[in-house]
Amino acid sequence: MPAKGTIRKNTLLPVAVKPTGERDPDISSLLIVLDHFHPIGREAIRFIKQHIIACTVRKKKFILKTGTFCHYIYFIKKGAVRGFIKEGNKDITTWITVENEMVTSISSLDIQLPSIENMQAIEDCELLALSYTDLQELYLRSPEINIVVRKLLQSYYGDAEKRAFIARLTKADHRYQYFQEKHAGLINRVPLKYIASFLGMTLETLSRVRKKASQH
Amino acid sequence: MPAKGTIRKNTLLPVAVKPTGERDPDISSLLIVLDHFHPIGREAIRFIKQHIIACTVRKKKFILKTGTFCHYIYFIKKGAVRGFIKEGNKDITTWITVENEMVTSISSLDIQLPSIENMQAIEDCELLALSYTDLQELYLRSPEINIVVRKLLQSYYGDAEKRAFIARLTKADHRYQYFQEKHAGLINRVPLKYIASFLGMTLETLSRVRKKASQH
DNA sequence: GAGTCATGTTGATAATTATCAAATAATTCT
DNA sequence: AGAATTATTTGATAATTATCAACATGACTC
Repeated sequence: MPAKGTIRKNTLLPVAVKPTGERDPDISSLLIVLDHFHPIGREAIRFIKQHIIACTVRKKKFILKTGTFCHYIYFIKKGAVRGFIKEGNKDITTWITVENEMVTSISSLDIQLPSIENMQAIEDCELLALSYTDLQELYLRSPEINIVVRKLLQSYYGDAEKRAFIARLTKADHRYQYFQEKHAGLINRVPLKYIASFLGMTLETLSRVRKKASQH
Repeated sequence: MPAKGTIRKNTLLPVAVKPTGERDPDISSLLIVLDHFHPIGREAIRFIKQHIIACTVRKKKFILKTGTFCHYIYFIKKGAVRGFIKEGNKDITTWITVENEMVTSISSLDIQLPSIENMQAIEDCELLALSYTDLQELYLRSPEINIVVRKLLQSYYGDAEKRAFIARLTKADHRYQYFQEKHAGLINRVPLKYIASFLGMTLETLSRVRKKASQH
């Protein structure tokens, strides 16, 4: 147990996000994804390798809570994460993200604002975390990272638009049908309660919609 | 009338988007907005002045249609624009944007993909259009533009997230209340049918929700 | 391996919202 | 100004979905 006054490393990581302590974590999947958006230089790769922190989070644990600050951008190496906001006594799941994608609180990226949303692991996860401080440094050292992130944001903006669209479909069965088409991989993986919440309907309604869809 | 074979300038602009022909349009409002995200160099400003096209669009005319390609990024100097997708015989309005903001089809920005959404003027508008070709050139000449656009996208991504959230509120009156808080300026400006569509409810439901809200 | 907890299904009923129809009000056009 | 659109409101009814309750199922714990 650390003595009083001991400084914990990576102190800005939420308690549920546990650094593995690996010195040289495997970041190949991250590099493949980034490179797909825009080529990255050796210098940037070296910097990322040096500063990225491999972590694990257990299922159901929080990666970010409403009202707190997000200090990291995370790459999901393995597992699944959801974002949600509390509305009264129920959750509104705004996104569900799986391996090989990035998650963070956009509102925290440049100007540090407290997050309005929660981020929760919905499976045991392996994450790679890069602090915003290191990211800012990286922008300065390797300006091509601005291009990478610009393209990444373009892509994520498109995803957010799709989420905004699907939620505006007025009928529950249309929303589920659209979800089936666009997120086939999630259907037999993510608990239905999260999918129901993502689709703006109750678990019961989703259950009935699914039954009807399977019968026909 | 142009003779057969005459080449129309700015030929990629949709027909409803009419260049004014101004040689030196006032782009001060655009520069203020860009600068608010990140300082821009003199060279970039000169380039923008030289290549930007001042245009007008009449109310109800289309700036982009589903399935076509978007070749420009537009800054709204004056007026209001909405984005919407056809779903069966009804529109789903996914965003409403007014002066001093940018609009484009994000999916077209780098890789040219046909747009899934329509963009329509909901008031007579004055626009400033920069072609993607010129924007690509600008990225190369003035790399700080990558930073500007990155920050701009961060901000717009945050907006898209909010739109995805509001649409998931299960009750119509909650959605309207939230809209009132966040988009007060639009309520006495934009026709209710677009607001209803944006809020994922019928015009009649919105009318009743408004009545109830005003009574209490 | 029994018990507990989380997940998912089904049914009955109530609340919400969409649809259809008609009437007003406001705006645009000529 | 008057006609023609367009926008908004209101009412009656039908369709959809939420809520509450009970039950089934599977996973995880001790």
